[in-house]
Amino acid sequence: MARGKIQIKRIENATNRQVTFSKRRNGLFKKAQELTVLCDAKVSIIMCSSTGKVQEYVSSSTTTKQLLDEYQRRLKIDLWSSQYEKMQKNLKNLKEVNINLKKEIRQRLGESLNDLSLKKLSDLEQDVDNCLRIIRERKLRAISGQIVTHRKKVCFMCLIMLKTYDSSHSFIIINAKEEDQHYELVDNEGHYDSVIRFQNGGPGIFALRLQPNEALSSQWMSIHE
Amino acid sequence: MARGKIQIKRIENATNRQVTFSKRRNGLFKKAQELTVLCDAKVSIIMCSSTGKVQEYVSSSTTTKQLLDEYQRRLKIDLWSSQYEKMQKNLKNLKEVNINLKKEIRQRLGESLNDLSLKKLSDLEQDVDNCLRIIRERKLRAISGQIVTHRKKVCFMCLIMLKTYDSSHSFIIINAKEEDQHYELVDNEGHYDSVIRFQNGGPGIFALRLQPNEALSSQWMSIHE
DNA sequence: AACTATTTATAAGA
DNA sequence: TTCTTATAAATAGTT
Repeated sequence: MARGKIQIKRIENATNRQVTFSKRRNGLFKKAQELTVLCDAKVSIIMCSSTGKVQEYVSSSTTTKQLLDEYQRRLKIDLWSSQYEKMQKNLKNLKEVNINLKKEIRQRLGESLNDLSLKKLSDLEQDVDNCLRIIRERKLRAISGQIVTHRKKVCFMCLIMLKTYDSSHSFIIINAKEEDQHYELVDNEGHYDSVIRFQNGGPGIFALRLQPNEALSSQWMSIHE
Repeated sequence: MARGKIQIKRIENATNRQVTFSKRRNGLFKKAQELTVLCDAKVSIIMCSSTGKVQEYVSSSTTTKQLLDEYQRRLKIDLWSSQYEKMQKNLKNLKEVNINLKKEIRQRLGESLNDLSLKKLSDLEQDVDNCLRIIRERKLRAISGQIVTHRKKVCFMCLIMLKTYDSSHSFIIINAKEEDQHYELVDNEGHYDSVIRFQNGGPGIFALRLQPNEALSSQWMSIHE
């Protein structure tokens, strides 16, 4: 527009283009500013140059966000509704996953078993059973405070040898099979003291105390007790 | 700028202001267009006049939304995050809950137990043990094909009475305490046949078969077998 | 909306 | 990048 007319087409010389961009950007912003003041208008200009730089102008009476909000409000459009929808979809998915996870937990808590097939029930049982062993093994390790390097399960029920039955004392004296490496831990109603004693106390002599009246008891105890 | 210089301040005459707005808006859009072509840039102009009308220009190579998205991306800002804050919070919460649920499941699978205290480990054990009982009970019901209306746990270990020890047959013959309503199911290594027989076969006479050599066995069997 | 005198923007050069 | 300046373009006030 000076020192010669130019064609409005891409400036091939990169330096020239950059210089022109800079000059005209300033001109545009100045014009926008004048328009803002003269006409009491609100203007937002956002531009990305070919080099990727971002420049913006916004009338001093407002902000880019405010103006864009007003723009969308007045035109009754929502440029980001799709984003919003995506988010909602995401939310919905997460909720579903959540419900399924909770269901799985409930099933592992023994609830909501009604809709399981016998096969699934069996699988779940195996699974939970296995888990219980792992937890107990871990607990044993925690209790004994030592790292047991090989798998060691203590089985009271299955690997005992009946030694003596002393009815007068209501004791069954049993002897854990010491030489067997494959111990199995059977449900002991949470009374692990005896287990500890077994591990520490050596030769695995235990007694089942029978109640005087009923000759019945669920309590295992060490013979050393 | 022609026929006399003007002060850059609000034009008080409404008509004048509107005319100037119109002229300068066109000028601004033309400049934006020239900038777009000459400098290979992307420009978005949004303006709201004082009368509330909305006008916009956007370079033909893009859209207002695209350019605004790029603008936010490049400046690493999110103008509308506050709008979706609740949703994002929700999303974040759900994700956290999900992670915790998954962790709980892993722990119930016997994984990720390292960070649990002994107390928590014990609680978890109790919990999983209880669950196993419930599942097994449910499985029993499913197998027998009948709905057991009251809670019924069968305890072999804890409520047995030693009747006879027949060493020649390697059998311990035991008698389940029939009158006791509170049965307890002890880990039976998955051999439920005997349990079923117990339920069907009546008077709860069982035997622990001892292996000939070792006088040891993990297998419970009905005396009717 | 068109005209045009004048101001403003800016292309090319330094 | 900034300054200069001749010239193109924009536009204020008028019609």
